[in-house]
Amino acid sequence: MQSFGDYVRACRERLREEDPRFSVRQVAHRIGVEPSYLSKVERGEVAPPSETTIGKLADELGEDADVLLALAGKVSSDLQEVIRKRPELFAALIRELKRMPDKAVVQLVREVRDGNW
Amino acid sequence: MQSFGDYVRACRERLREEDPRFSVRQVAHRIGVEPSYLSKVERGEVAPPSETTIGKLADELGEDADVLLALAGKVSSDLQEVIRKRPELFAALIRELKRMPDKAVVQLVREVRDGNW
DNA sequence: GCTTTTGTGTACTAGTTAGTACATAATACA
DNA sequence: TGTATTATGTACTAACTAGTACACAAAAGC
Repeated sequence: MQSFGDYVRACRERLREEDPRFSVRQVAHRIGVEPSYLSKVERGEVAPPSETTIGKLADELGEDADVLLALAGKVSSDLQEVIRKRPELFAALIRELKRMPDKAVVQLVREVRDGNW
Repeated sequence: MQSFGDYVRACRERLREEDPRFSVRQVAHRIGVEPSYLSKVERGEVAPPSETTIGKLADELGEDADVLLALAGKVSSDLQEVIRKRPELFAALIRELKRMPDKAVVQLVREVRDGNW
């Protein structure tokens, strides 16, 4: 599967085709990190950044922060908070979701979103 | 809400009423940590242990590891893996779940478990 | 052609995590 | 009553996280 770094680099390069302000250096400067660090992150030389930095990066690139966080193997603290509030319930939900086939999860999400479950 | 430490201590003390082998010392020894460390964990003097140690503790106390992990403010790497595989879908599901009232979540979990959604 | 901007290599680090090691005082038990 | 076991206080730490700081060679732009 696509790594965090590859995904970020692809997004940034795509934006750069229309706007030269999306260089490693300038994006790094806008999100508040060193250019060499962002370069290493994009090439997967170091682990993905902190949740805070991923948030700024998502914002800057116009991407969904939850998607970037997931690619980084993290779960947003928002979600962690939701889970932490009802441990047993989520333990049950998680166990079911782990067993469910892909198609079932897709359908579940859709139905929850549409409110017809 | 009940903290991780309080919960663990309550579980352990309950077991201890019927079996003196559930002292801080002996439990600590069986899960492979120092007694002083487990003591501090139970009293909330230090942050909850690593996922690995929480797993052993759950096992030892006959508790659900996902519940203990949730109380520790963590999400199991199992769940993280599930989420990482379908980032956008889970982003959507999470956003809905954040808005749902308690009763709705309870019902959703039950219906998912029973397979009638 | 030269100045500016670029991406990346190398070297370093403050703060955090997840504990250990040992001492000591209270408690249980035989 | 003495010995064993207990919980906890104090002091320390290896490894990891999430970066910084700066130098340098290549490429772009005017």
